[in-house]
Amino acid sequence: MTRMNPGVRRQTIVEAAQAVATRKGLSATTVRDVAEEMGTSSGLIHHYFASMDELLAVVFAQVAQTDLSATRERMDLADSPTGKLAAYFAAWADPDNDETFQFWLDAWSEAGRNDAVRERSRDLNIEWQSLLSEVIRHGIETGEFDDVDVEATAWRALSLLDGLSLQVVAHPAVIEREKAAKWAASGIEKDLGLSHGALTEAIIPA
Amino acid sequence: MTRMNPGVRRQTIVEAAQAVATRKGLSATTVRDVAEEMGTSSGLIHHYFASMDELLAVVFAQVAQTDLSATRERMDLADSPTGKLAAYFAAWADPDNDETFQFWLDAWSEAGRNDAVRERSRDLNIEWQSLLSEVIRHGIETGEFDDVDVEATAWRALSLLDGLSLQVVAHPAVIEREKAAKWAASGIEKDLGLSHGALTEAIIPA
DNA sequence: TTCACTATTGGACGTGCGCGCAATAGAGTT
DNA sequence: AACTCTATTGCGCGCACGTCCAATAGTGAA
Repeated sequence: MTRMNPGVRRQTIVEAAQAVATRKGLSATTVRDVAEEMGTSSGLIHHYFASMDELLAVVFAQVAQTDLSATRERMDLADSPTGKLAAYFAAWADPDNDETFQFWLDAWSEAGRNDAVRERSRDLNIEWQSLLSEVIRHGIETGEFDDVDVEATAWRALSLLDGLSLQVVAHPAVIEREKAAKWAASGIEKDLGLSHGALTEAIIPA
Repeated sequence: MTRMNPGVRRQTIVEAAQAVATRKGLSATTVRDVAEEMGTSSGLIHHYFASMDELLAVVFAQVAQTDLSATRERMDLADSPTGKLAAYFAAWADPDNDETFQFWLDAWSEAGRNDAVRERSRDLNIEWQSLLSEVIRHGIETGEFDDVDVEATAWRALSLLDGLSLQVVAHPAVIEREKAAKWAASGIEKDLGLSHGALTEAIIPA
């Protein structure tokens, strides 16, 4: 196959692995799968990654980090806490996230047995919760939100969204996507003392 | 090894497989693992189960069904909707459930790629949600709960509990168990218009 | 054009997997 | 005590896995 410079090839491998893992699951992704996806030999992969575990860890980290960064950027476009929260919510509700969420399901399952995955998953979850905590704290300061328990409310919102995504992604057609979004919005609005629709009307274009 | 009658041996195999799967995860459980756990030869397993997939499906079904039945029984001990909901909540909060919940994490991860697992997981999730729907509907009739959207509130409660369990089980020490329980109770009480503490004070002994 | 460097190849190696099967042994019946 | 039935054994088969390594081939510098 065409010879590439190391940086490009490394990223090519990660992307090929991501594509395979999206189809088959992280733990079921093999060296030979990734090589075939790239159209190269399998030996090449170990020229860039010491082990398959290392490659899969990089794939998960990159997928999750990309998602988190994208959400941060959408939130930055809004000024008010309500607007930022609506941006967070809109990013969550985006159907494009289903593939990413499958990675989360895989990670949570693996976390019980794989130390590296557990730490990465845990740290990223905490970052997501912090994102919510900050905006909630800010909203309380401006008076847009009720004076709620910040930590509790942030974990509740994150857990509610995770739990609903789980149903939508793992069991398609059990809950229609629009209903899940509506129910999530109502719950979070109520928890923060926002008026009905506050979270879905203050939409920031993607 | 000692010769057993078929019914007993079959159940022995399922229990051994469950023990292994609890340690290593459903998808990482092998024929040889289960045989070693029982102290028998590996060939024996295929005398009772046509394939390893079939055995693992039975294990998951049994674990999940046992959990659901136990919760139903605890709820039946209470009379009022609030009492039943408190029983449901207490069953959820029981630390013994952590092992079972790991099976759920495995199942949700597998559901995306394995049709049999997805269907079983989906059906059981719907049963859990129905359990909540019934008690909420009943509570609205008696006037104990606000006149909420039953379907929405039941899915929100289930998702909130799943999302919080996920953090407790997959990332130990990120959320203390007691806090998760407190936050879950507050959220559900608020959603149903119950007074603070209604869900945790009406405790039915296990 | 030559040369050094290294990206890439392709297959070998050992391991562990699900599964199948002929041989063995224990329990119940006659 | 002889016999039948089948629970149980223990190993072999083919396959897929991660890893490794000597051989090959492109590319940029001299």
